[in-house]
Amino acid sequence: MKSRAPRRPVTILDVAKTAGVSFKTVSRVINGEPNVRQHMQDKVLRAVESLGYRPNVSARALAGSRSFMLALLGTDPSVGYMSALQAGAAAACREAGYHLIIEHGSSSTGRWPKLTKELLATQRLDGIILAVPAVDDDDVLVAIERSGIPYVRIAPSRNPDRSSRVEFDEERAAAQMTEYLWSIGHRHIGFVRGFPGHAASRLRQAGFEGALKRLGGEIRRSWIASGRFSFRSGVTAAEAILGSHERPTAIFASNDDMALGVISVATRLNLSVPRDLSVVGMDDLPPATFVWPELTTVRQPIREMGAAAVEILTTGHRGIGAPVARMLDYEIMIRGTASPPPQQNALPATGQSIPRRVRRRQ
Amino acid sequence: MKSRAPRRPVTILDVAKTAGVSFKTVSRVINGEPNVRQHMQDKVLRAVESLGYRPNVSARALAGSRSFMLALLGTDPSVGYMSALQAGAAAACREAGYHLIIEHGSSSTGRWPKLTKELLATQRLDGIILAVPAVDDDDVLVAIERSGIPYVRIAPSRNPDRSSRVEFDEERAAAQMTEYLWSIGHRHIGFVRGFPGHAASRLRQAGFEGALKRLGGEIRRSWIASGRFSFRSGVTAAEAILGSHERPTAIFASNDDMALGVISVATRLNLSVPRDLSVVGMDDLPPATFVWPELTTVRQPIREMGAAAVEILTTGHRGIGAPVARMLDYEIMIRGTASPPPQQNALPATGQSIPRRVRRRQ
DNA sequence: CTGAAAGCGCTTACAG
DNA sequence: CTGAAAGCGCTTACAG
Repeated sequence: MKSRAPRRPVTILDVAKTAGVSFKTVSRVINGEPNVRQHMQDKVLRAVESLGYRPNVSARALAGSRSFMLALLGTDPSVGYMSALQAGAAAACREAGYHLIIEHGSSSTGRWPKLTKELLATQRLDGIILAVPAVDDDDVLVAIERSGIPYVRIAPSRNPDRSSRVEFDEERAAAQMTEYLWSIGHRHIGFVRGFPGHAASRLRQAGFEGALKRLGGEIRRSWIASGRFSFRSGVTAAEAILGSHERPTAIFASNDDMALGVISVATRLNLSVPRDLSVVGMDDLPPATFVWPELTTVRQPIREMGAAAVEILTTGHRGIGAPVARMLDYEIMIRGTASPPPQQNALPATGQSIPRRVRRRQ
Repeated sequence: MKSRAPRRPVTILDVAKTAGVSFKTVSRVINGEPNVRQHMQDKVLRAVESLGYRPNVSARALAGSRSFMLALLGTDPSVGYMSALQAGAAAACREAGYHLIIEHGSSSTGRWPKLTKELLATQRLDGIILAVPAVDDDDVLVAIERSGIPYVRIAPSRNPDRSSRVEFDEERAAAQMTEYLWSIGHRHIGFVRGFPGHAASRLRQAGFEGALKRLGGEIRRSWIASGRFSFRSGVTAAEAILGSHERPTAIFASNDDMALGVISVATRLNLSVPRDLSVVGMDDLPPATFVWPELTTVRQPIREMGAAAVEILTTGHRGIGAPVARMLDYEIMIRGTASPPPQQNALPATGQSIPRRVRRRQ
């Protein structure tokens, strides 16, 4: 930089001059419109690069039919969930030249339709990303559909094809965690259910029970307790499960917060984790490191889901047309809260080594 | 609404026609410029109200020198801190017709200057809000100052008058929490320090020690341990404090995450909280409810601080000119993890009632 | 396949 | 104290 004068930002006109084309051609290239010869496109791209051109979002929004503004609506089901979702979405937005408006909202589910309508009235949005609980609120869906704005649901409970969606295979992930516990010797495994009505709750339980059935294990009702994805509900659930005469050697809580509740009860009962009781969770959000040893859990691809939702809304047909579905990876995070059960009352330990990390790609 | 056709949004021209003034006058009123007669102003305001007019942000940004875009830079010092700060800032932004860009960033402190410069280069911002650790990074401050964009620091460590700032009285809050422990009978109180270098760490410790001195209590070095605001560091600190021959009857951890670490160690040592050991924290973020009974702590006005920062940047001189300082309220949240010590080895219980909540306004 | 014209909804100087 | 003109940086039809 030679001058210290406030640089005038480079505009489409500068790019056009440098590339030796009309500014309209530049606009076409920027917007990925068809009907531009390769030759011209190259020239434009080179000029964009050398000038460091970035289109002015305000001008595009004002002139065009797009606002380059996306909204994310939802509330934390687990501590840190929305933060992660948002981090992924925000990064993808910046990449694509979009801005993200965030509506963390209260958990009082009844307010979502009102909030959505207000947002729709005051902001011109190019797309909406829906997470729990808004994702399952029919009034919210209807309001958005009436507005005609494309939207993507994160892990919806019902009507999968009603809109584009992003999810991961909660059932297989839960099944695989169950298989892991089985593989290290557990035959008596308890389970803590999630928030009633959330798709995740149903799917995770189905994964757990399905795996146990396939493996020939026992599903004991007194070892399955209800929770609400909160620490406190994990406490209550653990008290129920560990209060029974016969207790399991492992408990699979269907999220991290509840797993921490289980561990807290175990500790209070003088059960050392994992020596006396293995405890595993699901999510791998910050609370997973709120215990020592750290929690063995399933890493849910939350950031990636946020990014994928943005991609659907900003590329190709931008969420218009046939719904798109994206299924993302998860990962079993083997850490410190699960180990072989105290008495090997099941299979003798095999020579089979336990991988440090079990990965699954799809 | 009579028609189902897509409503054309109401513009400044519509307001002008309805109010019977020129659109320029409307613009003046909207922007709070001087030199508009009360009479005209009323007419305009009435028209704005009845039409539900909302100025088009893109048009304002394009035509004017403002972008109506603010950025918030920082990383969680405690789980949920940035979420709360952001929630407060986002709400205030929406109120004021601004948008908020969030840069949660990694905690790897070295990346902040680069990130800031990139943001400055690609976005035209009207203001920047700095939280830890960016708030104490001199390279970040220099880069922003060079750009001329106004900024507000949240709880800065040094050079208070270098910029506008928002804070709360960490020292008095910590002192008051100490006084509370004293008031219910504790005379042997341990303390866990926060992240080295954060202003909050120093101030909270100063508050603790100052209060104890004023009350004539003993500050025992072996009961003061270092932490880093993380759960894990709380564990280590508690092991040091509770491992000593004589242990305190209460431990004041200078944030919630560390308080949880302390509680976890206490439980492992078969110390019931609060029966055998009282534990209190500071922040009142979501982890405060990750224990049962819930944590007695200081409610830091984090959301309010986010909102206050936005106000400084969007009203009056919009952060330009002499730095502004805002000092916000805190609140002592008396919950379940602190109770009188097991043996009243100090003052006899007085008839003095303990208020459910101690408030302090300033 | 490429370009010249009009306009998006405001604000910024500049007149009066 | 109030208004008419020009322009912000793009996209949208519309020509060729």
